[in-house]
Amino acid sequence: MSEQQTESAETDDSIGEKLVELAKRRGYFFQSSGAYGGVGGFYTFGPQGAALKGNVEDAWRDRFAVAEGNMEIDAPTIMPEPVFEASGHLDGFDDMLVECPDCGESHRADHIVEDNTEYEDAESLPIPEVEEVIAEYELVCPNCGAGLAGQAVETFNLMFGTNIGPGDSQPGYLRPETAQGIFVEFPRLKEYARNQLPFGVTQIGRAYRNEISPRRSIIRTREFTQAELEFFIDPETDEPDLSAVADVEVRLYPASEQNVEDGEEIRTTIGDAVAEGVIASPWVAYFLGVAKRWYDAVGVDMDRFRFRQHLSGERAHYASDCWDAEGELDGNWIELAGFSDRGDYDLSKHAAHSEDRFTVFRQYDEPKTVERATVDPDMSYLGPEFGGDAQAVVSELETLAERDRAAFEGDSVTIDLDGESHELPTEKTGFAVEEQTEAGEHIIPHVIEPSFGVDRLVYTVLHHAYREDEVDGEDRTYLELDPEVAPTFVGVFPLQNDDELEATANDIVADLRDAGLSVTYDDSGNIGRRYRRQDEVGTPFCVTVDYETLEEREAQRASDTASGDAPRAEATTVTVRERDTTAQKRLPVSDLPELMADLRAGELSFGELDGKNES
RNA sequence: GCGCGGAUGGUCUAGUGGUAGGACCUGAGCCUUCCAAGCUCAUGGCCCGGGUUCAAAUCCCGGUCCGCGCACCA
Repeated sequence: MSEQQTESAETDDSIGEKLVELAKRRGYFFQSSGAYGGVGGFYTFGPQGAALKGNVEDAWRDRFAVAEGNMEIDAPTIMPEPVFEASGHLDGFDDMLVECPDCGESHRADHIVEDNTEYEDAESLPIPEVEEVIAEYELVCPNCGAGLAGQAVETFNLMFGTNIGPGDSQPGYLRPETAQGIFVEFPRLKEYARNQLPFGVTQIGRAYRNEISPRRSIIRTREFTQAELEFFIDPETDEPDLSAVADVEVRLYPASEQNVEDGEEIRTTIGDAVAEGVIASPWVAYFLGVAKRWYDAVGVDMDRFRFRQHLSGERAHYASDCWDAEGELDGNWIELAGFSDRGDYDLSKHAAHSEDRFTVFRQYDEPKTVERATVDPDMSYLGPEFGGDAQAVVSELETLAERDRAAFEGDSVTIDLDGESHELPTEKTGFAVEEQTEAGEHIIPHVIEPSFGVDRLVYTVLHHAYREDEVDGEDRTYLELDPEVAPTFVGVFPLQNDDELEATANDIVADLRDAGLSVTYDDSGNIGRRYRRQDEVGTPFCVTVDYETLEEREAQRASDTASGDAPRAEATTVTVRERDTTAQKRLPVSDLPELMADLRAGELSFGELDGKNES
């Protein structure tokens, strides 16, 4: 996670400040446990925020799981220690820091020791010993030269630890990324994919990092939601369908440009970027293209969006290449997602540390015939002859057969066992050279990982949607949220306090809710106040029932009665107001559920509505 | 974890060693035929813990939290 400073942040009341205030007041998000003084780095999403976040997650699921044909899982947030020994998180989680008493700078104690003594793996030393070494060698602060002897060496645990079950016999950790929950289950997941590469597994869930200093409200917290896709490929044969995203235009900020002065972002297309080698991995490029379109659809401002390649020193321990999606907020670029080529790092690690197989069988186009030297030792001979060493002799024979067939040409074979030579008759080894057919081989898939930060995205969507304008000489604040993600979709109001208006409005509320829409009803104060209230939470549309609605209904009933038909109420209309323009149209009540559902799905825009203009 | 600056109703804020006022919001009522109008009433607050003092929201110390910088960021 990195936040880069670009131009100086806007000074007077940044949007961020105003947004945090609005978020608190209107129920988007606020600090948790406020009644107990609050706790750093934890936020609660309020009613609007939870709905918005849920909509964003649904949109992500639609795009990255459903539309891509990937499978979604939901793994535990706590996993036992060996998982993180394998993943490499445990090694790096225990940073030893020592602080200079003079200049206050913090340094990695293990690095200072390694740089200035003959110790090579200071990280594995216990803390008291590191402190002793610092005193013994009179090590000094690399920054100002002050002596560090006597300074306490402290550790930072970036993973939250806990104990599974009673006692402390089984330590566990809250996952620092959702990814491990997928990797650990790979042996079973590959079965569900019928052992066919490529396939992808997604997960939306919480991850935890005990950050030293959480910052900037919801941007950097200790508990956050990730939406991750682990896409497993055969690195030699699988290729993405780049044609689907070749024409997607992107702003790229490659490492090569970041490393030079006056380096510039490149505006190009995914197709060209791959062709010109700017993006090395076609798979990463594919997901960058998909992601760009998706970010645009959920409301990230594409003028404040780019992809930035990680510098080599910036990459995680597992990644061979990584691009971040970044959004600009008040002049700062913040990371919204990372797209890593993790290679076979994770699956290899879990294969080495666990009992399970993390490979997939790759069938050859045609079976290969290979000549293979094998042994089939006569154990009734080896047993009595070598006793407990018999098994070691067998494995020694096996490797020898593969390595050096000539060794079996004579009447006896010589093997090496713990530095001692032993001779045994060739006939007892069962040596043979056979032709075998191989249908394929077991390979460790490579992993392409698009990893999205959901909370940061929610914040960015809100930030980019923040608008201030003037309506009839009055200031107005509104959130120009995309209808697809807006937490409340439509507000329904009676124009005034009037029993009939209210009853009709309530009927409309019920109809719209039946259509699956998120509806709010409001009859307080005057109509303008209610519009502004909905503007501020970003509700795209408001429906107002007025006296014309009631008159139309009376007229309709009268004509129905006169013509002998059963009374109907279908010809009545209401005004529908659009948030962004405050424009109004009169639309038939009976059409509302369908029209509103289409507006929400993005299949229709307000401008296309065929209604009588009111404003 | 360090440094600097902060913390007063839901939100934004004024304020003094004698326990607090405003604006907006919210609720009730009146009024109101489409964009934060007006009138009446009401709810609601000094971050936490110590200390100094007759008296602390105010001064001091510690803590928590927030913002910024440093460091960290799998």
